[in-house]
Amino acid sequence: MHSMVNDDGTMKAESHGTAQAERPGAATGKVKGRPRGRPRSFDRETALEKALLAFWLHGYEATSVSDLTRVMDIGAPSLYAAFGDKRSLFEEVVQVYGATYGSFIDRALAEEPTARAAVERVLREAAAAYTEPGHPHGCLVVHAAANCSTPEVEQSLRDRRNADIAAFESRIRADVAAGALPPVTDAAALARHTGAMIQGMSQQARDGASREELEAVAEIAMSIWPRTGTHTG
Amino acid sequence: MHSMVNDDGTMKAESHGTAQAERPGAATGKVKGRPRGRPRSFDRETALEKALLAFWLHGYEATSVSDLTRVMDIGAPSLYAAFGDKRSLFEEVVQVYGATYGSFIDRALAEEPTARAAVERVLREAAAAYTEPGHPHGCLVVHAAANCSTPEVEQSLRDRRNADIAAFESRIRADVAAGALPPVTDAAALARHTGAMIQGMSQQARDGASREELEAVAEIAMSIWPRTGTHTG
DNA sequence: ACATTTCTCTAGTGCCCGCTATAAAATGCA
DNA sequence: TGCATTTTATAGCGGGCACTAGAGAAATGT
Repeated sequence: MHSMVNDDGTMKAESHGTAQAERPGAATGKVKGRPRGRPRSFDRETALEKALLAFWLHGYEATSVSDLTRVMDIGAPSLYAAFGDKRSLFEEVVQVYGATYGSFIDRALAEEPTARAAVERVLREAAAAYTEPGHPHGCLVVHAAANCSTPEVEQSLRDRRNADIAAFESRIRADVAAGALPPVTDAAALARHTGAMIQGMSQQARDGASREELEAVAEIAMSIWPRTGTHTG
Repeated sequence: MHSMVNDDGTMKAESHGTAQAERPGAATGKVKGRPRGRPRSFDRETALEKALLAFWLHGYEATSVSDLTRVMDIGAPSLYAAFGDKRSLFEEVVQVYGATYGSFIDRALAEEPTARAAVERVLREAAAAYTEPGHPHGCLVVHAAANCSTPEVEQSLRDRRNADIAAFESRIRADVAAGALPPVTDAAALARHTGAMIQGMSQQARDGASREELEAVAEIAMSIWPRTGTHTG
């Protein structure tokens, strides 16, 4: 019972492709032609984006499968065939979110020359991203699994939040080592302060704060950093 | 149907006393002796505190009535008779929370001589309160109605959060008017920054930050304020 | 043509949700 | 001892939840 191997010894397909490599006949060697059976009647990426917006707006728990099938405009069996269960769909949504709406953090850390510049850019871009029209306000990773009765889901987003703070900390440590920040700098506390600012700004965005208001908050928050270079007071 | 008046013309009791004045025979003039019928078999305040802890830990939506009756150790009909419905119980819980665990904000604003001292005390006490053993971490008002599918409940806590920020702002404005802060001070932004810090620290507490870590964050956050008095930096 | 594969549609499954009807139990008052 | 009043425990209401069985529909292969 319940095996992954069929009666004839072949493997079961596990069709719902986990995000990328949407079934180009990988194992068989075939690459070109259409799959085999009846083609899907909806665009998977489009449906995924609709699911993303629903989860972003209402959170994991409060978004029912019935809500999802309505906004994705597909039937429940199609959803389960294409994405697995609700939790798998959410995990895929989080992955897509991190690679698109949430990518500004990694990008700033990678591209800016100093930790301070990276954090300044992160806070400024957060103010814009969290209040952008056309999608829900705030950060999905911060809010979508709050008060979740599935502990694994809540923990998975918690891990993402703490990973961002760890990334801030290591970036700050690098600057301290390079002499761009004073040796007495408390990198962990500075990183956690940055994380708290981002999460607080996200909550503020959900509570109605405008982009300009969040930018003012970000500017105030940046005044904790040691002064370097020019400045207009 | 569904009237507040019984067949004999008398009024229905609507017994579940809304928080205070637990039925001392108000209308009849009687004050001393026991009510009339079968006495309640549980302590209302104790049960309310248990409900508070459950809502604090899991949030409004994820705490089911079945959860509540279990932790309060009463049957569902007793819960409904004593507290109304789930939403009324939650509102009463929020009120109790604000008068106890959450009262440190109002107290600091009322007792400290300056806005800066008040905010400093608020942040320091938040670091302690949000990580205190014996109850869930973080702030109930910040988290318990996140992703709530009952908009009124979500809005009611949002209003409380924004009211706190408004209180910060007016306290800061008072200091500006009194000359304790520079005239160019952006009171709204400073207040919102404080709100974001509190909410961010609350999220950090939920994500596992310790009291010491939050105190370090609070200390960093306080460095945005114009320097007054002595300082060892 | 015909079997094979895969997706879609209908219509559910069992479970838990918030909530309540009912009657028994426990009190005060006559 | 009744009788009125209130709370209790039992048991269940309709409804929404995540999820799926089964049959038909639409593409492929040979």
